[in-house]
Amino acid sequence: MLSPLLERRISTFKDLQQIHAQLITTGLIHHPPHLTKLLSHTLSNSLSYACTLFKHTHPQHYNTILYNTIIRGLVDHNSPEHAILSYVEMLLQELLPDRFTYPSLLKACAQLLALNVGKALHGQAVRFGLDCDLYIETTLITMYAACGDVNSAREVFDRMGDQKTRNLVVWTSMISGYVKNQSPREALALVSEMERQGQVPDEVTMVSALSACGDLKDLSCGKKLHLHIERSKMKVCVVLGTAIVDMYAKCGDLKSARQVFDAMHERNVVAWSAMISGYARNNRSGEAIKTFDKMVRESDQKPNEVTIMAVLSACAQSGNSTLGSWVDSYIHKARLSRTINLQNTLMDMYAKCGRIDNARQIFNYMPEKDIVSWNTMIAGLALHGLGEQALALFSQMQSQGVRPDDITFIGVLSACSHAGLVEEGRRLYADMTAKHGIEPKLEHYGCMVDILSRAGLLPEAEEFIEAMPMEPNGAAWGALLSGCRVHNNVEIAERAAKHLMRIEPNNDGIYVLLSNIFAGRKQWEEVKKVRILMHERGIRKTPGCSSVIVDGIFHEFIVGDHSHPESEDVYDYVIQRLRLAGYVADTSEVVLNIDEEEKGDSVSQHSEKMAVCFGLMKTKPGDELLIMKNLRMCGDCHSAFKYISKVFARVIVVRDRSRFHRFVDGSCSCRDYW
DNA sequence: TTCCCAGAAG
Repeated sequence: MLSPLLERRISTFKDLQQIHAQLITTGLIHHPPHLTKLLSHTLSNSLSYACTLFKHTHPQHYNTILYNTIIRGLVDHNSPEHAILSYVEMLLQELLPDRFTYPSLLKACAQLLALNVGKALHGQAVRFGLDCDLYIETTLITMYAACGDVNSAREVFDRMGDQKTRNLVVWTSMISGYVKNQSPREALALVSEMERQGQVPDEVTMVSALSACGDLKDLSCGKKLHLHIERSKMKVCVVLGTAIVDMYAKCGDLKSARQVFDAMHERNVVAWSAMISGYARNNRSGEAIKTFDKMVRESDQKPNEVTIMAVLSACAQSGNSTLGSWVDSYIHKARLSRTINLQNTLMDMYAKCGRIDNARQIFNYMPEKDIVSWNTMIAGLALHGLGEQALALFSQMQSQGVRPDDITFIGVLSACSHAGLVEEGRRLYADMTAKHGIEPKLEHYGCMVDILSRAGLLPEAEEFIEAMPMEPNGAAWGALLSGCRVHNNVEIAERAAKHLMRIEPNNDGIYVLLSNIFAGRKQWEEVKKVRILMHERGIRKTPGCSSVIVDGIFHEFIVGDHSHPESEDVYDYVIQRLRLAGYVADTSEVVLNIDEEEKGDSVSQHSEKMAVCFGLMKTKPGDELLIMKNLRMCGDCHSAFKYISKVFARVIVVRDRSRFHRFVDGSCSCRDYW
């Protein structure tokens, strides 16, 4: 019989202290079951108090059950190291572990990703004859899978089969193990297998199965599972609901994801984060930001690091530095810890929002940097055409003993390409394999083709593609085709376009580029052929779309957009001023009209021109303008922007599809090399 | 005592 003292409801720390004192005065504290019960009550309230209580227990009262209790408590309170240490202490006291000891210990190993400790514990469990315990076997599977050794997990699972002891939880552990180890196909195969063997998956199994469908982007499989969940009337708790939302989002079906999200009875921070990052991942930054706004305003859930990273990536995508800075200050206010990941994401956001100086500041002040920090900063500088700075950082990184990886080289090579550093690019490319032992991937080949093509070394670029050891992708041929546009090479362009049309038949950009190349040479018949081909294949040109931020608010302009009539008057005025300064419209890039209705496709109505005029009109003289464009800037707009920066004495920053242009006093940071 | 949801650089 336990003391009635311990049957009382304990709800405060004070209750615990009182009971502890009473157990001492009554001497019941020396009775191990009382002590154990008190310890487990204490653990659910305060870990440190429980540890104190444990330490002050007289050694003669220590027993296996007491140790099991403290070990389990430590694991539940995320102190796996202390749990393992307590176990060692237990062995030193010559107390033997039992079948309740190992599940907690194995869980601790899973948390620590300590495969070797886990293996040692497995060995001990075998020696103690405990390895055939269902709970221990289940946690062995979980531990091995968490530590990345899915084969050992499977061995444990398979051995259990011989004894016909696999229950639902065991199946689920193995399925989730596959999902955690990027083996979604094996996970789904095991779900089918368990059903064949007469086990019925439950809510927990479904969570892992949905996650596997998301990883595979297998919408039809995911839908089947969702239907099964509805038909079998499973209870859709937050976790299962979030798993469904996440599955739809990963499969790109944001509409279904949102429907499920809206129908959830309860939404925690994970559910919100899944919805927000789902939008962000699918390039729906506007909706990601709206959802974040709703979370902050309408829910009682506080954004955490994951939420913040998702919303920052949405800010980066849309160039929304206003919200980005707000989030930056939110991190301060909410006292979120500035982890390396979080700072890397902030840095990326600032770089992609045109605020490279802010990015650099974060980078410089980071107390600790990882490879991602260096890569992000190098890529950011590359994006801004600051090739020399990017290469300087690359040297600095190596002198600090940080080994570059394959992504670092994508950054430095793209820095060379944006800054026209051909020889440096060649040298880096050669060093990558020779000195750093990194085999070039598709992305690196793409960068090299880009470097050579932009520099006008088109035959060499073409040979480079032909010599690739793998099938070249669209990016490689696309870089060559863009180079052909800049350097007016029809022959190579036609070959590149042919390959591109095979690889990316629905990419409208190919047709537009090719047509521009023909137009540049006044080969109107060929332009017409491209137009017809495009029409036949049902491909429509993506409309140019630009936005300008005025007082923190986004204003969007689509090519030929007349929704801001006042900016048209300003437009005429601006062009007049530019003409006086010597600007002549360059119409060589006649963009093909798919049908005659699309009259908006003349250079004069390009979205970036309309956006800049709106910006000039709505901001104070001298204010810097930031313009974001979904496509690449055309030559005429580039030239017009140079004039505008001089005539109106404005700094204009443009983020186009591939990089930043900074126009100051009649010239551009890209030095007309883009 | 065992199983489950969100996550960065290209």
